[in-house]
Parts: sequence; structure tokens; C-alpha cells
Amino acid sequence: MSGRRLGRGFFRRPTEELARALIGCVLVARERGRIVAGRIVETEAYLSAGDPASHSHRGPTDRNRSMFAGPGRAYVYLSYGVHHCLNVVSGPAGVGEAVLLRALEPLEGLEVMRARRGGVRDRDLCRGPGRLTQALGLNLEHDGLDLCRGPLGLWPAEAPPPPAAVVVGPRVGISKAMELPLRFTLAGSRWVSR
DNA sequence: TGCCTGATTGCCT
DNA sequence: GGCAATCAGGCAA
Repeated sequence: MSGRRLGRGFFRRPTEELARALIGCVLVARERGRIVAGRIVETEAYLSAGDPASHSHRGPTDRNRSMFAGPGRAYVYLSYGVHHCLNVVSGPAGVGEAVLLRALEPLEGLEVMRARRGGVRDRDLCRGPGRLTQALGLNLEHDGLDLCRGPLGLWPAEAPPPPAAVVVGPRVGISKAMELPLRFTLAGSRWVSR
């Protein structure tokens, strides 16, 4: 089901390209021996200085520091004071670009996901950035984690090529730079948000 | 210091 | 469709 963990080289590419390449990969989370995994079906790229919708466009703060930590790191933040969102950092250290993971197709550990998500229907387990972090048990403790090496509890893995085309469109849920085509989805997937 | 906004979600009418 | 929950950052005073 899920292949080898992605190495550093996978993340060393332009952020938009990385956002597209992550579609179809499998995100795996492990906690106390329990494996939970899903196929990535929706991502959004957030750039640096020229992107006013990006947390990093005004430079580092205590909250967004790990967004500048270099390729292959995790950036997790608290959204609306309520939900956690997971990003994969891209670009060299100090630049501040990242890919937001917005939706997964659940593949493994469905029982754990259902327990964490409080009995919603399966379609909604990971359909949305706040939902997928809850289903995978992710929180601020995962902020700054190296997804390529080190003490692992979370990592993206290789997978067979996506069964369908990847389509690009405008990002959702933002009020600035809405016109930029930086959202990537797996065509026809019922697991995509919105 | 105080007020507004936000890469969201789920409950209410 | 409306809106509350809940908190960090940005900005004005």
C-alpha cells in the first residue's frame, strides 16, 4: 500500500511543482505502534514574499518559524484558534515556502480515524485541512518535525502514479491572491474538500 | 493595550 | 446560509 519514505531530494524543487508531485503520495502517521495513512488528493502551494496569502510573506515569527526551516520539514499551525493545519516545507532554509495538505483518501487505520473524528461519515474523515490533522492525531508537537529522517511519527511515502490527472485551480478559504492557480487536486476524487 | 483578521469546522435556523 | 469557537499576529492609538 504505502511505499518507501520520501527522501530529501523529493522536496528540493519549486514549491508549485512539489504541490503537484505530492498528489498521489501516501501520508503515514504512527503513534504508539498504530499506523494511520491516506493518499494525498488535495494540496495548496504557499509562496514567500510575493504571496500575500502566505503566512511567511512578512518574515519569520514565533508561529511560522518552521516554515523557514528548509525542505522536508513539517509546519503545523493553529487555525482560527481551533484547528491544526499541516504543511510540508519547501524551498531552501530561510525562504519560507510550503505546501498545505488539504485532503486525504483514507487507506489504513480507518478505525483509529473514526474514533478520533467522532463518528462522522467516512467521506469526511480527512476532507479538509483541519479534519485530516485530527484524523491523523497531529498537533503543534509535530511542528518543525523532519519528515525525512530522525525520530519518525509522520512521513510522506512513495506510491504508484495517481490513477487520474492532477488538476490546478484557485486556492480556497483565503481573501488575498485568490486568482493564483496554486491548488492541486486529483481529478474526480470524491475525497477532495469543497 | 485594544481591536480586527484569518490557509476552518460544525452546529443552528 | 449564518455564525460561534478561540487564539496568534498585525496594526493603530
